[in-house]
Amino acid sequence: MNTSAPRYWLMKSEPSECSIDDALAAPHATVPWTGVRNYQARNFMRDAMQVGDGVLFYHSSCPEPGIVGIARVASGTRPDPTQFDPASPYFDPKSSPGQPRWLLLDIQALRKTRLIGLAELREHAELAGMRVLQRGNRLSITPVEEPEWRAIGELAQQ
DNA sequence: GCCAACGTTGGC
DNA sequence: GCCAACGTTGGC
Repeated sequence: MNTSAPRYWLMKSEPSECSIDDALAAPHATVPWTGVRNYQARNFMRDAMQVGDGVLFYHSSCPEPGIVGIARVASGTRPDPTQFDPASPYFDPKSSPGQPRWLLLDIQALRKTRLIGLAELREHAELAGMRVLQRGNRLSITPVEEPEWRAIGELAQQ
């Protein structure tokens, strides 16, 4: 086993699709992380993410983007069924059940935090390397370093 | 393999 | 709604 694999992740969700409240209200507070249509993000799920990894739950494309909760990876990957559904906005005509392109895994919400917005995250030098703070960043799943994870855990309690 | 055109993301 | 940045597509 690769002990240097990332153990922490930041995952973006549009609150109009699945907010932290939606996730907490789901059975077992667990939701299938559907709709990832980016190869790099898919590969993180497939190759690096493991059950139990910590997740920063991030609200994007909304009035107050930022970290809103803590979650954990709750399953390995399986094909994302929405890729096969012509009625889904995530339908991918180039995919097929025999050769699925897109994967999902389950995410279990653990708790809400106070909203830690982008401006606040940028105030902290130890977070300056976070992918979500880089200009032009669009990846919906990004690795988080342990010092970043710890610093955000402390911020969340303030 | 190059690269222009296009579609999407996502903060503001 | 704007628009910069990025990923994907497809002609050549």
